[in-house]
Amino acid sequence: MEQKIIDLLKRSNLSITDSRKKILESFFEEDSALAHADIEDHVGEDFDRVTIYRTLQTFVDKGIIHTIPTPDNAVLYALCKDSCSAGHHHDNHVHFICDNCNKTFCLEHVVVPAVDMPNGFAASQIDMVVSGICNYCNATT
Amino acid sequence: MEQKIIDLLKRSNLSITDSRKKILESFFEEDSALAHADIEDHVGEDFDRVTIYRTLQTFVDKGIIHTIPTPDNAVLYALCKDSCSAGHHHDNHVHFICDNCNKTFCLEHVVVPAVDMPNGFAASQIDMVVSGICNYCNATT
DNA sequence: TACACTATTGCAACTATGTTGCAAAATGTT
DNA sequence: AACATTTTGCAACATAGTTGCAATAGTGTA
Repeated sequence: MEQKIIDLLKRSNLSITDSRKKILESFFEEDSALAHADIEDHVGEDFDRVTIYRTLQTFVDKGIIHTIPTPDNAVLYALCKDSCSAGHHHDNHVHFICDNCNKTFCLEHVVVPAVDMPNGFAASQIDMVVSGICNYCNATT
Repeated sequence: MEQKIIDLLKRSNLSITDSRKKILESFFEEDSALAHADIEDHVGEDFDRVTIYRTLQTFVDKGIIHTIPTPDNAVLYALCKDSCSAGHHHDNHVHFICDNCNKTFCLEHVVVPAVDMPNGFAASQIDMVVSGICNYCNATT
């Protein structure tokens, strides 16, 4: 884990710092998307709010994580898969928010379907957020 | 216009107040979606920030307007069409954000396409936000 | 139209969220 | 180890949104 994180940081041309390691750790430990507050909870008192903001921004810039738009306008972050790199962001999968456990997941294998745009409109990016009940909640209730 | 607004308020079982009339007016005058700040600009100093927040919330509850999730997590509001009513919200159309003029539109006639969900996931609501260049900007540039 | 009842508004204070500048500390490089 | 460069923490600020409560305005009834 430690080594995986260090490698990822090196690959992204980022220096290895405690906060970056700890924050990345949060993402590897949770497979759902995280809000800024979740990360603050995870890293505890160890780092300043500002550091977390800046670190997340850095990760987004480097293509390590991506943001997820949610219907209630909370900012969520999730790990990008290998196909993402700085500048080139392949984020064409569907995001899923569970109404029961409130977790948000990247459905990596569900590609956003095409839509017919009206005349004159040119689409460059499509975000699709589905809400409902996730597989874990469906299995346990 | 005045009468149309009054009728709409009556139909929604809301009392007719100056702020509600003025705020609804903003929506009828702009055919794109509005942010809280846009509305504050439009109604000027006439009403308190808090009143605007509460009025928008009331309108959402009554199905007069709906919120639009945006990738940059700003809250936008737009008029609902007639098919929406309190509780029963038919908001299955695609939203479009223009990267050029930054306006957001409801593409009333573009229905959100179906997606195949992975096993175990049950979808109840789908939000689709497309960004690109709108018909007006494409025509003038 | 005047009255009473209810709903709405404005104010003040508060919480949460996010940003900026700058000095101190940690990192990477030689 | 020593230096140049990044990163961090602090303080202060900016914006967004919420809550309680008293004052005001709107609505139905006589």
